[in-house]
Amino acid sequence: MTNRRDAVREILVHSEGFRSAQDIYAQLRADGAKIGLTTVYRALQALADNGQVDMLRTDDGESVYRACATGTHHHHLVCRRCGRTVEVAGPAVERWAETVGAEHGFTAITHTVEVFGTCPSCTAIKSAG
Amino acid sequence: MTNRRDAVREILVHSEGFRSAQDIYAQLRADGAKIGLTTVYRALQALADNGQVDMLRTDDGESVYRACATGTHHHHLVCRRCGRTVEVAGPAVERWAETVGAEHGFTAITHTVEVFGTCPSCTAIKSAG
DNA sequence: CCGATTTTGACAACGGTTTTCATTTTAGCG
DNA sequence: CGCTAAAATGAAAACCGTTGTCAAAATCGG
Repeated sequence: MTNRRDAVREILVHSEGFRSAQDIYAQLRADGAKIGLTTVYRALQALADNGQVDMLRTDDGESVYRACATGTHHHHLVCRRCGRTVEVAGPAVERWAETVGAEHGFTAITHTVEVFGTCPSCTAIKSAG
Repeated sequence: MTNRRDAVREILVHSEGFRSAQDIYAQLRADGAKIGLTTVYRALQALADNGQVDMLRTDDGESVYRACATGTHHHHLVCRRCGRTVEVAGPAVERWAETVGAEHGFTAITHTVEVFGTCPSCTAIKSAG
C-alpha cells in the first residue's frame, strides 16, 4: 500500500530543501516508523516517476529529492551554505537549451540546470563572521 | 612521476567526448600500458584539480572527464547515446543564472548546465533500427 | 475466511570510487 | 654507482549509495 510512500512524501513536503534517501530513512526511523531502506528508495523512485518530487544528483553522486509545488518543469536556486532552495522558472534557459541542441542537429533535448549561490541570510552571516 | 598521468591526459586529449575512469583504464590496458585503475583515478583527480580537465557526473552517478580546450567557462551538449560532446558557449544562460540569483538576493552565483540530446548520427541510427 | 496479488524489508549483491599498504620507482647525494 | 628518503604505483580490500532477491506480511476480491 501507499502508506509508507505517503510517509516518505510527508517528510519531503515538510522539508526545506533537498533530502537524501538515507537521510529520509533515518528521520522516519527516528520518528518511530517501521520502514525499511528499500521501501524508502522505492517510494522515492515512484514519487519521482510520478513527477511528485524532483530528483537531482549532488556533486558527490548522491541522489537527493525534494517535493515540488507542481509537476511543471523548473529549476532550482540552492544556497550552498544552508541548503535553502528556491524554485525558479527559466523560459530563457529552456529556449536556449533547445536552440543550442537544434543548432547542432541534436534531438530529444533535455537539460539539467542548477544554480548555486549564497542566500541573503548566509551572505549576512558570512560578512559578519 | 607524471608518466602515467600524462598517459591519462593523452587519452582525454585525443578523445571526442567525456570518458569515464574505467573507460580510460580499459583503453590504456588495451594499448598495452601497465597501469592500475587506482592510478587512473588519481591522475584524473590531479588533472581535475589542476583545471586541465573538466569533470561532471552523468545521470547515473558516474564521473566522466574531458580535456577542455581552455579554462574558459562553457557548457556541454552531450549525446546520450554515443557520448559525443560539443562545447557550447551560452552568454544567455550566464546572464540568466546571474539574474535569477540576484532576484532572490543570492550572491556568489555559480551554475551547472548540461544539455543532453541525441546527436544527428544517433538519431539516424535510432530511426533506422 | 481463502487464495491471488501486491507491498514490504532484511540481506546480499552490485558498481563506481577511495583507501590501504607493500612494492617499485625516482630523486638527492656522496 | 650505491645508498636512503620520499613519492608513485597497483592489487586488493573497504566504502557507500543504490538495486536486486525472495520470503513474509498486508491487502484485495470473492
